[in-house]
Amino acid sequence: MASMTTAAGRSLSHGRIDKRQAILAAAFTVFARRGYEQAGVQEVAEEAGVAKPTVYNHMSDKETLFRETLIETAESVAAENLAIIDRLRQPVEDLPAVLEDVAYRLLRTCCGERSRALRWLTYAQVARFPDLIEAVQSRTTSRIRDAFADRIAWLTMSGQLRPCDPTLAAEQLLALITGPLEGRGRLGTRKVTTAELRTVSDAAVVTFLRAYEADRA
Amino acid sequence: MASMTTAAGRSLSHGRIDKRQAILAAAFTVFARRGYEQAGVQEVAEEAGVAKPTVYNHMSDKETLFRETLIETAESVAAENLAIIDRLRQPVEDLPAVLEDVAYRLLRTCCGERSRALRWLTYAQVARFPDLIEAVQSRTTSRIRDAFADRIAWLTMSGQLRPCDPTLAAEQLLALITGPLEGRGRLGTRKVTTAELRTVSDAAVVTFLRAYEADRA
Amino acid sequence: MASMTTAAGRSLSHGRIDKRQAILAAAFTVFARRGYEQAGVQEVAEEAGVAKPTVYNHMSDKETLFRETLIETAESVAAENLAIIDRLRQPVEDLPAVLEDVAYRLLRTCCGERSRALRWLTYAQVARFPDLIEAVQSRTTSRIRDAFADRIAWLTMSGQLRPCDPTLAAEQLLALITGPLEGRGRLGTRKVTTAELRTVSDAAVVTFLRAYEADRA
Amino acid sequence: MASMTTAAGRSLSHGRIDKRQAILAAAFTVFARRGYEQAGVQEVAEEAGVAKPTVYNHMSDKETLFRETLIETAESVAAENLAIIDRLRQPVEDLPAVLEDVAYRLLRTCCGERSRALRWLTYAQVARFPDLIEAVQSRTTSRIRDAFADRIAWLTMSGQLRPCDPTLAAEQLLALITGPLEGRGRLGTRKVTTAELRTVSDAAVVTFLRAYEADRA
DNA sequence: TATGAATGAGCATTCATTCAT
DNA sequence: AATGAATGAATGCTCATTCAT
Repeated sequence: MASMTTAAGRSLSHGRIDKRQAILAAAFTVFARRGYEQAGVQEVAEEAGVAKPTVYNHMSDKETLFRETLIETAESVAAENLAIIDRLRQPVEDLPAVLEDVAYRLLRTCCGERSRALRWLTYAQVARFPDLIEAVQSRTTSRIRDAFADRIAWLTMSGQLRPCDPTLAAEQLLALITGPLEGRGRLGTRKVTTAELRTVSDAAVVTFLRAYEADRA
Repeated sequence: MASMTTAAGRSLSHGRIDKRQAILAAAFTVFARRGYEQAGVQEVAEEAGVAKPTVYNHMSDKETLFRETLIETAESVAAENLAIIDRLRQPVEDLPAVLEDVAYRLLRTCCGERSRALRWLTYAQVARFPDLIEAVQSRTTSRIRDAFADRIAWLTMSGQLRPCDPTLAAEQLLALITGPLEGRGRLGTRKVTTAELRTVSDAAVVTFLRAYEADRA
Repeated sequence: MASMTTAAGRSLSHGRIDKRQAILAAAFTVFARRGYEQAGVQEVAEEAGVAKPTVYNHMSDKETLFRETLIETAESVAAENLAIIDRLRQPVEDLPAVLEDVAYRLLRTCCGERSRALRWLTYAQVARFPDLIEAVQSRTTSRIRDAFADRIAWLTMSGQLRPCDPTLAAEQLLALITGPLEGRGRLGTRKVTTAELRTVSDAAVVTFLRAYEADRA
Repeated sequence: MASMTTAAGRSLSHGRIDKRQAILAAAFTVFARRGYEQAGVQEVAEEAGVAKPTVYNHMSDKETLFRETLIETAESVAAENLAIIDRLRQPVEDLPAVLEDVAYRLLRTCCGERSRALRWLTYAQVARFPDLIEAVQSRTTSRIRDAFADRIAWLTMSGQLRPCDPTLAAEQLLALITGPLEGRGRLGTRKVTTAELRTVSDAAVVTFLRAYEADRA
């Protein structure tokens, strides 16, 4: 046990895990670079600094490698997004301001490398692995939507938002935030400026609040 | 359905074109079934009822075949959508009702086979053919958004909508219409009921109008 | 008959022959450029300014096309060479001088485009068309060797050369003339200067005469 | 024949090399049988008793496979020829007899399977791989010629041959030896008898010596 | 007769996957 | 556990050759 605290000890006792992580990380890099079919197990192995059969020792299949990679990335991306939404758990004074902040940071995350790669890698394999969509979405979009719905429900109960179906409202808010950029960013093909992000996220919040804010009358 | 030529005339003078169309149609079917990489030119040929080299006689490359197929589908899908939006050119009495109708039909089209396949086929090849995104979006999303923006501008001028940035408003309307289904339909992996379509499209219009309708005061 | 004398008449009545010649010429050009396997019937057709099936109308096969082309070229190259050797039919005063002239001109011809192409095209297909070697050599090398042997026999009878086997002598003379350049010219890969040609042909004649000239004693 | 390692040692430490050699040998066999274009990598693999990808693991390309095969064969053929010429390094008593022996054995080697195949395979690809001619000739013809030239220079210095340009003399000797058979053997298409070989090589030496032997006066 | 279009057969090359070490 | 080497299967593409006009 004592030996597990030394650096050497870590790499010895956690060697497998470390190597597994290295392989998953390398896999995501390569898949994101080339796409599923175009990515070679060879290239993944090289990126991870191991030999090809080693990859197979850890992951039985190229398919399994892909699945695990996507799931893991999905978890990590979701965590990032949920952390942002969690801001709404604190008591909210200035709702528009807080929402705009949340929306902006959410949007920025969704446009990040990992999020985008995760999305198109998943979409790209509808035909081959249709269930992956569900596996990934249930870990990301759905969870984020539900988190939002929870916050919206609270805000409704506290009288800051008008009564509504929280899930649908959450879906619409997310759509307002991320939708307009889908077209503008062309999946990362075109650089989107920070100003553009701000414009879109602000507008999303404005529209959302106009539709959902409780009457102040 | 369109029969501008006699049967003989078609097969005589448009024989090439017919075969080209047959190949493009077959290609779309196969690409939609398997994805770009997984689709074999062989299979496309069989689907089109011709021999493999015939495909190469019409399209120099598998890549070219893919591009042409996507472009053509994009045009046709866009036309369908634009026709729906064109409904708004006529004088509008009951704006909510008309919008709901337009939104519903748009949504149904966007969830159709062709639209969905077109979208994911395009997305799936960002890495390989980054320019295809632009080529397809400029023919579809952008055009549809602009058409909507035009209608919105007119509705604003006629006092039915409040002053706004028509393009942004159009983007938001489209997002409200199509966004929520992205998650629910899982890119066609799950069947979406007509009722669900109606719910989503109606909700989209409600939210949009709350945010954008001119004050009736 | 009268119409056959006009230009139009020729191209009308000899149209087939003209076209056949054009095809054969084009074929030789293309074969010489690419080699048998690499040459496409398409390319031959283009070079001849006709459509592919037209080539097949005149020559049943790619193989036939090749054979005819080579045979025809062989005839024409042989004629050129034989004409040079014919110089030795006239009474010879200064044997060394005349031989050197013949040798030089022979060598220059053998290094020409057509000769070289003919040789390597033939050699290159030993495996596929072994009989072509015989067909071509009997029209070229053998005939040239025999012509030389005839002259040598005459020169022997006139006392200018010592008694010998004329055929073997002819073979050796040809070897002395063309052999050394085989290595130097690398089949046309390297340019050979006129001076080099002269050196080699002169040396060939010197050696030949030293070995075969009748003793002047 | 060369057994510098134990059988076990060979298969253990030189396993790769063995397989590489097997592939090269098989490649030469197949190329010699079919020619470059007609030879299939498949067939090479079968001949070598390995799978197709194994061939590609050792040689990146069909082209590379061809080049390496030719180069290796060139080296081996050259070695054979040089060993024969080396006989002339020993003090020579009866020059004609020794030369006739060398000439005969040289001629026999040059008419052998490997030599002939090497030559025509090289020639056959002038158009595609022009540099191969130089690569092969510099390893074979040039080296043999130079070796001969060296011997001739020594024989001149020892007074057995008359002063001359040794390189040109060597070229002529080689031409006299190999030239006449070029026509007779038709590149291996026709079987050449031992007697014919002897006739030609003897005649070559006679002619060469008549032209180059030092005057005994 | 000349041709545009269509086709069947073939081939190099790549890659996920598995042994033997 | 890790790897070098080997393999089976699959696919894009080309080309000689033939119909239908």
